[in-house]
Amino acid sequence: MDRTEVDRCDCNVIHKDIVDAVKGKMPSEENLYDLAELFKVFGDSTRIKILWALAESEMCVCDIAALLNMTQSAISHQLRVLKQARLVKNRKEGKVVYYSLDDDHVKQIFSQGLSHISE
Amino acid sequence: MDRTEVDRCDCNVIHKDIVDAVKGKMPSEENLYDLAELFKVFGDSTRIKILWALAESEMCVCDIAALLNMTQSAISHQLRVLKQARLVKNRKEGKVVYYSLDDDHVKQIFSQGLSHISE
DNA sequence: TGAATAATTGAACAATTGTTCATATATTCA
DNA sequence: TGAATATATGAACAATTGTTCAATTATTCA
Repeated sequence: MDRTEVDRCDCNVIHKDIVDAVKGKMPSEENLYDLAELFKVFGDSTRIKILWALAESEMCVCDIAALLNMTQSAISHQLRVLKQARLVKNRKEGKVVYYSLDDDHVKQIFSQGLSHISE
Repeated sequence: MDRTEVDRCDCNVIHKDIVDAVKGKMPSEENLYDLAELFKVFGDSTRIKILWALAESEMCVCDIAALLNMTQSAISHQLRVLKQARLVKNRKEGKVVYYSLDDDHVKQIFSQGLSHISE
């Protein structure tokens, strides 16, 4: 590891080569941060439900609100988060805004997650 | 949708069949909650870094701390979270506790996440 | 135009989270 | 045994988060 950092225990000396090798293989700080930000979006059951619903069918805001038995406002706030993460897209038809999935990976990420849970 | 719930806009009437169909296909409330809890664990860059490091090599607590330039305590707290989520396991060798990945899906979930980010 | 509808937005609030600090536990070895 | 080391833990703190409420915007249609 960098000589600018303090060795905090003997392991750091003994395992120096292993730690150095791992450090060399780690993705960039930025990529790891973005990855965490993405999973943070999946880490809320309201958003998970919205994504799951949209995986079945395009829906408007008030339909999602009715489906999840929550307020339109709460759903709208969460749809904003999902859109910023480029996980959903929308189209406007008169007063009504229809949302749908904007990513092929969502279903696959869900599938891996479910596999882990049901182990 | 349930007649016990209030229709909050005309869409709920117009789209009734679609919403009903989606409702019928949704996984259980419990599964969706567990899925969100799992992704919540992935939704922190410290934990992402730890998982990524362990995907390369088994490591002890103080090595991870040195690698990420964080305190031993902070790492230990996060390893606890990861262990509760059954994402890492550990073995003790004297004073030293070695942690490693405990799940085959981690790398695949990462891979899907990265695909989305680099779109 | 003006009332009604669908959606968005911003502020506020409680609840949750990640780190730090101090302390406790477990193990080695002189 | 007692000092040193590696890890774990609990309390406390600031920071972040999700929902609610009230108000605003955009659109339809009578």
